[in-house]
Amino acid sequence: MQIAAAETRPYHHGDLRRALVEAGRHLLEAEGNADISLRAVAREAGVSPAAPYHHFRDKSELLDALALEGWDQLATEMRAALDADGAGSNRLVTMGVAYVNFARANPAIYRVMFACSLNHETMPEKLREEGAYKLVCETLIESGIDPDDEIGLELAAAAVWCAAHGVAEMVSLKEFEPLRNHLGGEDAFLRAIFSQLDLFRPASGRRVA
Amino acid sequence: MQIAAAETRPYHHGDLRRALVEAGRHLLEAEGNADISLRAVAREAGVSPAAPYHHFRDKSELLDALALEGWDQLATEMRAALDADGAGSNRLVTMGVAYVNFARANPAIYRVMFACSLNHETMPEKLREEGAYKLVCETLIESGIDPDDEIGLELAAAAVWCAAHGVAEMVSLKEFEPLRNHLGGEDAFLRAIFSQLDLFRPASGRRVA
DNA sequence: GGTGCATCTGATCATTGTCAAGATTGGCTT
DNA sequence: AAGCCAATCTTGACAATGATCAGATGCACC
Repeated sequence: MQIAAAETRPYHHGDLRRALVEAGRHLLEAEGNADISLRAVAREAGVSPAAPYHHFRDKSELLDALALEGWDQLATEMRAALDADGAGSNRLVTMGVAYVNFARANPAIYRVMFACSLNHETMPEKLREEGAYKLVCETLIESGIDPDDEIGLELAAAAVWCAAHGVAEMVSLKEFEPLRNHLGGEDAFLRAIFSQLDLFRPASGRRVA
Repeated sequence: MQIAAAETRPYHHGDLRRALVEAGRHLLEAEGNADISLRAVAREAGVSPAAPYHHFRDKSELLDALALEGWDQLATEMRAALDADGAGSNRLVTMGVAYVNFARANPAIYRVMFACSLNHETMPEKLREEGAYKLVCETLIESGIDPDDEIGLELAAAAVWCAAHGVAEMVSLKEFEPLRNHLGGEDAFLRAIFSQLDLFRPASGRRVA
């Protein structure tokens, strides 16, 4: 299974850090489990169990790197969904569905993303500058939220993100089979759920409290 | 630190199963960490590391027991919040705030509750019969959802639960300090978030899709 | 060509989940 | 009341893991 068991395997791996991150993502995707073992990652990369410690202080630092890639990919997929979106549909819902679909497609990575942000307050801050959070704000403004009301925007973004995260986790934990079947497929089910939430509906006068 | 280091400690502990569960809850509450070690639980209960295996097949089965107690406590607190609720306020919001407050007050237990339900589909089923889910449905009906529309009710309950769970996790992971300060405290912040979601508002004609 | 230093290995330690054997004892049979 | 059975608990062990440390190795720079 060693993905990087290169031909002659020189003593100094070219870019072990990168190789470790890719091996980690490989393992996360292969077995849906988020409980990656550092030694397993090293094994997959074809190095000794102690090698990673020259590139990451901790196991959690490796997970952080994996999480960052996940956040990037999530933002990319959300943007793609918005770009491919027809003009008629509710863009907030489209974005929410893309968010949840990412979590469903990459459950282990999604879990790592949140398990890591738990320890590091800095990473969500970076998210705020560029990436998914920015996308959420833009789409909120575009759908009628007053861009000058900073508090209102922040509150709305928080609510939207909370809802999306909740749906993502619940949907990957519970079955919801009756609903899914009755509504005809995954996307319809997700759209229905999101449509229950006011922020995902066409704008109408909103209040902060 | 041994809580159950009783006086003479007879060879046969009276009810070790119960003692283990309480030791586990003790540990979960003490250190906010959900990564409880089975051996630590045994240590806290004053027995050998292998003793728990006569009462639980697995470590995960011990966690399941802890999770079940958590679900019970959650339902109790939600019910208490509803009972103590003034007539004027939005009862759905009150319930949601109680839900999130439980998660904030017992982060480790809350995490165990969801980590376990991941492996055992049976537990959520029991939840559906009695407990928090039932409470949600009742409050939804009482707040205007058509009780005869089974699908609509189920969908609404799913949406409410997803939102509450999302808020609970996000709020215990991120800071939200500006919002919290600006809105004046934790409860006001939570009520504001929930008020952004349509289902937590006074009923008006709702649609399923 | 030689040397410094980042990189990698091997060995090692503490901890963990889990299991197989034995010790202990409460309770049922007669 | 004597004795045995089975449930309970302990001891000891094994493999795997996260982490550290002393050396081996070899790239880059002088």
